Formats: sequence, C-alpha cells, structure tokens
Amino acid sequence: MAEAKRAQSSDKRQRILEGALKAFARKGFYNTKVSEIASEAGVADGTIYLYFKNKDDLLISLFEDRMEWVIERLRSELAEVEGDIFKKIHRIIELHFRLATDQADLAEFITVELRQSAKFVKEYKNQRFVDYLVIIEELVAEGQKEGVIRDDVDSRLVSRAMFGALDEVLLQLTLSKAAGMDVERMTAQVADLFVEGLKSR
Amino acid sequence: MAEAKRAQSSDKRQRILEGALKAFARKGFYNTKVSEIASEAGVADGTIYLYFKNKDDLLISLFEDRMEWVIERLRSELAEVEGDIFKKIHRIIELHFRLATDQADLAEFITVELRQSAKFVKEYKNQRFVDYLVIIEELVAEGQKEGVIRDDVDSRLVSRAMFGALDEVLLQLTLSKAAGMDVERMTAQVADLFVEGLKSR
Amino acid sequence: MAEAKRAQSSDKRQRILEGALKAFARKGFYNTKVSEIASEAGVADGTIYLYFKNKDDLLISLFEDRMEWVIERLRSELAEVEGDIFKKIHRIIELHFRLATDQADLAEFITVELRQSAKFVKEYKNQRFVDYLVIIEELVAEGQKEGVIRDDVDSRLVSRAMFGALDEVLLQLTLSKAAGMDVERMTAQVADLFVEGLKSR
Amino acid sequence: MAEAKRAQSSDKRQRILEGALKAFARKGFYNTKVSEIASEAGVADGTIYLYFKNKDDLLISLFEDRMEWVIERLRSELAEVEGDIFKKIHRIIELHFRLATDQADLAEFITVELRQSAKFVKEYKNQRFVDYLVIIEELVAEGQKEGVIRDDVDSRLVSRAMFGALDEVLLQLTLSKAAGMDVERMTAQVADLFVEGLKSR
DNA sequence: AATGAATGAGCATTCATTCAT
DNA sequence: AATGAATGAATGCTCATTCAT
Repeated sequence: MAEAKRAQSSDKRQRILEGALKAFARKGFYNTKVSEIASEAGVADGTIYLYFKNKDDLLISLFEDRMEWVIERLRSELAEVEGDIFKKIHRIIELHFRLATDQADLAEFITVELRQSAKFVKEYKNQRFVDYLVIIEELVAEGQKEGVIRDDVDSRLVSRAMFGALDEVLLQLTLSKAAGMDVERMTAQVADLFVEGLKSR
Repeated sequence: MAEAKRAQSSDKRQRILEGALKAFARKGFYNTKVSEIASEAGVADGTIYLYFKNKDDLLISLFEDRMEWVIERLRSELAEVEGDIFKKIHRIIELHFRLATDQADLAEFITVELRQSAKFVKEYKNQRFVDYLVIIEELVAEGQKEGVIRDDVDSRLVSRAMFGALDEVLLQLTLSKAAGMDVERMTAQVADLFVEGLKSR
Repeated sequence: MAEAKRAQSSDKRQRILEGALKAFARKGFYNTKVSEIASEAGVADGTIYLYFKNKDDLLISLFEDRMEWVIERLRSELAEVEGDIFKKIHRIIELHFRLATDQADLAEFITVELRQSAKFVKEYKNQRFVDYLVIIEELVAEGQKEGVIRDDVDSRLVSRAMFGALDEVLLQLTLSKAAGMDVERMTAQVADLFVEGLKSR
Repeated sequence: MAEAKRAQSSDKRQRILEGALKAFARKGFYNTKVSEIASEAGVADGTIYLYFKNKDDLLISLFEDRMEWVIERLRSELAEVEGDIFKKIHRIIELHFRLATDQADLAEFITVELRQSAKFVKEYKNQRFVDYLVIIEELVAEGQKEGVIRDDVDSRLVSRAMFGALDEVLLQLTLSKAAGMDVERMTAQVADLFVEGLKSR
C-alpha cells in the first residue's frame, strides 16, 4: 500500500512534469498558465502545489528531471561507443540532434527555455546543464591528453562552442518542423566540422 | 523647427528603446514592467504608446533597431578586412565577442531574448537575424566557390552552427561578468576551431 | 453537498448581481468600477470573473435576470386580475409604477440603462425587454379582437408608446425621490388616459 | 476683422458640436473619445478645450444648443397652427417623429443620452428639456382652462407621459433605420390615442 | 487662437497561490 | 492526498486634459 501510494504519487508528479513539458514547449514558460499544466496533467490546480513549491520550482524540477535523463542516456551511449574520441563526439552530436525527432517537446523546451532559466531563476545554478557541458569538456581534455586533439584550445571554451552550435541547429530543426531534414547528414557534417577543427596536426 | 521636433521625437523614441534594452537585459522581457521602461527612459508611461503599439511591438522594434545596427557594423568591418575568407570569419567572431564588453546590455538582450521572440511572437519573422545568418552563409559559400572551404558542408548549416557557437560563448562571457576573460584569446581559439574545420584539404 | 455547493455558488452570483444593481443604479454602468461591485457584493474582484465573462456580460446578465423577474411577476399578477382588458392595463401601469417604491434600485437601473444597453451592446438583443412589450401588445390585440379597443391603432405602436410613457413617469418618480408622490393617483390618471384613448367608441 | 474672427470661432465651435453630435449618436458619450470628436470636427484635440471646459461640458453644451433649436422650432411651428389645442398636440407629435428622418443623429442622441445626462452630470439640471416639457404642460393646462381637456389629470404628469411615449417611439424609429416606417400614420395614431385620452366628455 | 505631443491617473482583467472541504 | 472556488496583487493600456510652441 505504501508503495502503491508512492507509486501513485510519483505517477502524479510525472504527469505534472509531462504536462508542463508539453505546455512550456508549446507556449513558453511565461505564457503557460498553471491551470493549463494542471488540465494537461489531468489534476486539479491545487494539486500541483503538493508536488512543487511554485511555478518556478516546477520549471527547475523539469530541467533537473529531463536533463538528468538526457545525461544518463548520453553517458550510457558514450560508454557503448567503440573507437576513438572523435567517434564519441560524433555520437554526442547524433544524440543531440536525435532529440528533435525523438522528443520534439523536450528539444523545444531545452532550446528555448534554457537561457531564460539560467538568467532569471537567479538562485538556480543549472547544475545538470553544467554536467552536460562537462561531459564534452572532459572528452576534449582526454583527447588532448591522448594527443589527438590540439593542445591550443581551452576545453571549456570548446565545450561551450560545441553546445551552442548543436543547440542552435537543434532549434532550427525543431522550429521548422515541416522540412524533411536529413538528420544523419546534418550530424555527419557538423561532426566533421568539429572533428577537423579539433584534430591535432 | 520641424527638424527640431522630429529630432526630439526621434530622441524620445531612442530613449525608450535604450530604456527597454537596459531593462530587458537586466530582467528579461516578461519581468520588465512598462512603467520601468518609461522611468528608465525618463518619459511617462503613456508616451511609450505614442511610439510603439504595445509591449510586444517595443520588443520587436528593439530587435529591428539593434540588429540593423549590428549588421551594418558587421558589413562595414568586413568590407575593411584585407585578406582571405578566413580573415573575415575571424573578424566576425571578434566582432561578436566584442559585444560582450562594448555593449553588454545588447549582448545580454540578444543572447537571451532572441530565442523567446523567435518562438512566441510568431507573426514576427526576425528578418534582421536572418540577415545576420546570411552574411555568414554567403561568406562560406564564397569560400566554397573559391575552393578554400570544403565543399561537403551545407553553408546554411554551417552558418547556424557558427552563430550558435558564438552566441553561446557570448552568453557565457556576458553572464560571468568577471572581467578576467581574454576576449582576444577566445576569439583566436574559436576562429581557429572553425577555420580548421572548414578548410579544404 | 453538491446542492450546498451549488446553492453557495448561486448565492455568490446573486450577491454580485445585487451589488451590480445597486452600484449601476447609483452611478451608472460606466461610472461603476468592477471593484466597487465586488466590495458591494462582499467578494474579491477576481471572483466576479468566475461568474461573468466581463463587465458587459455582467450588465447583460443583470438585465436578463431582473427583467425575467419583472415579467414573471407581471404575468402572475395579470393572471389574477378579474375583469376586462382595461383592468389589466390598469394593473400593468400600477405594477410599473410600484417599482419606484418597491425596488428603487431596479427602477433606476432599468429606466436609465435600458437605452444605453440596447444601443451599445449591439450583439445583445434585449429579448426580455421585447417580452415585456409583447405582453402589452398582446393585451391590446386581444382587446381589439374583443371589440373593446379601437381597431385603428397598431398594437405594437401602442405597446411602445405605453411603455415609453410609463418608463418616463417612472424615471421622474425615481429621480425625484421626494416621497410626496401619490403613486395611486398617478396610476389612476395614466391608466385613465390610455384607457380613454384606446376605447372603441 | 473682429466679426470675421468671431465668425470663425463660432464656426469652429459649431463644427465641434456637430462632430460631437455625430460621434455621440454613433457610439454614445462614454465610448466616444475626445480625439474622435476633434478629428470629426477637423480641429486639434486641444482646440476643443478652448471652447468647452471638458467632455461633460461639451455634452451639456450640445444639449443646450440642440434643445434650444428644437424648442424654437417647436414654438414657431405651434404658432403657425390654426385650430384647436388638439391640432397643436398633433403638431408636437409630428415634429417629434420627424426628427427621426430629418435629423437622425440628433434623434439618436436625444433618445439615448438624455437619461444619462439627467442622472450623471449631477450639477446640470437640463433646463432645455424642462422647457420642452413645459410647452406640452402649458398646452394641456390651456386646454383644461378652455374646458376641452379633462380636468382630472395632472398636466405635468401628462406632459411626462406624452414625452415618454413620443421618445420611446422615436427611439424605435431611430434604431430600426431599415423599415420604411410610415411616419405620418404613426403620428396620426399616437396623436389620436392621446387626443381621445385627453378629451373632456 | 491653434496645435498635438506628452502626461499620468485610472481601471478592467489575469492568474499564481491558498485553503476550506 | 486532492480538489477547485476564491482570492487580490499586479500590470498593460487608455484617454481626458495640459501646455510649450
């Protein structure tokens, strides 16, 4: 019974997060009413406040939850990659772009809301996002140690630049839902761009 | 007299735009009250509505105005560059990053608000932003025609990726106001990353 | 419980309508603030919008509600009248004038706001008001069929004229709150005026 | 020159009054912006305040001006009437209804705004309107003295009732602009109604 | 006298949050 | 835990009026 309850609770919490994701993706944080999230989640308005402190907290929790999921997936996929650093970079890019098709709402949410949140939900240092960057950063650093990646670039800077590039392209992918983008080709091109840019010569 | 009046009007419009830029950069569009913009600009609340249809229009007009300025500056600086395509790409990056120190408010505004606006002010196709991308795109295309840039990447995709990278790094520069950043070094590194990535081999 | 809730809701709705009636009667639609209605009704400002779409809708709903009540009362009183058509006309007039003393606010509201509403809330065809007119009209038509009312007048025209006369006198009664008015005498005189005017000879 | 100026001034004042009449008739007092009146009159917004103290004063002045004109016309037409009191009553009614076709804006304005003004522009006792009523009242009193009108009705009450009847029918005429109302027939019927009602027997 | 840009008080409406049930 | 009716602070926008030119 205790588990049942927890399961139920957790189920409700998840439904609220999903509702919020859908709504935020569609209309953005500021244009989404709490009541819309509630109705999307199939719960009463007040119920949301049993699981989240307020609307801001809901946004933050959503980041935590989804970024955690993304990072976990990234880590596990990277672990599977056999081959050199550049293969891994390729995989990161592929995974990033795949979001646009696999998880359109999530892609839209991250690309659009990430910046707002970083800036306006002051007390919140988006740690998950930092984690994501660190994965790239460490990969680059590793490549540098191995000598396959040039030494004259700052790995943090590179991770930022790469994330920015990926995110912007993802945004484009997401917004222009219509066009039959060839995700594979895009992945190949962007990966190649960075790989060539990063190679030691 | 007519000119004086027009000058004064235009002056008031400019002051409102500046007030809006400052306020939006500081608190974001949704957290900025019209009355704050007014007081920042030193005009009455109602005066804003003599120059702009509503708060949304003010945001859009601000984009138009500032992006136009940025593009103009980019064009004129690019025209001055002597040397090959890669020198020009270097200059674009330099100019982009210089925003963080020269025009902190503008940098903050563009990096944070650009995405929101692209998405929620649906009827507004941010033409100026597209213009900016096109400049990069054309540069890449030109390089491809000349044979110095690899042929196997889509110039539009590259322009997106590059803009994303620049913007994300700029955001970082802007948020971590810690002066410590060596803009020149960053410019050099990012430029080199892309140049190497783009070179024909 | 469901009934209790509905009763309470309906109670709140009624209180808002009463508050609106009082306020509109006192200061007119345009000079009444929504917050005044709320405070008169003992609810929060926002609560009004749970029951009415907006201020206009509140006005219209108030008409619907009160005119319905007036008409119901008129119908039931007419049903009680024993005697000829003229007795019934007498009763209509009496009832109309009695509003001034029995329901001063309602009288003031109807006499003053009816015209405004008819004209400016264009999409609203004040059906209740038409219903009221029709009652008079049918009475006249009935009298004509019976041969006791002259045939050479249009019953719709007469109903309009009679309503106008009653309403104007009621307005006077209402505005000059000086109690001195002898409602019975007025009723007698106006009734006699119309009865004599309408009689077949 | 002085006359020219005065003429010009007076011309501007008239144009403002005409603009106000048109605008008020179309949209009512509260929904008409001062700037709309100004543009209708072909003057600047501020100019209106050279001729009228404020928007209320403009409304009052418009009443004064137009009612004065109506009364003057009524008096002169009544003076022309040859025949008994009842002929004169007939003429009053005819004149009243003729407004609907001759001066649609004025008719609309009077029927709709009269009541508002009576109630909400507190300091203003609409003397012109009272004058109008008095004309009817005196006519009735005269008829009573002559013995042709029944003695048992209060002439003030009758004047109110008659005005109300006329005004309501006029309102109907005005609002339903479409229907090819037969004004003459209506005049005849309403006049006959009151004449028969008022006759001594 | 005339203008119309500027003002700023005023107000309808929204919506995150609470709390009695 | 869950509900959803109720709250009331918050704010974008309007428009009568002013006043420098």
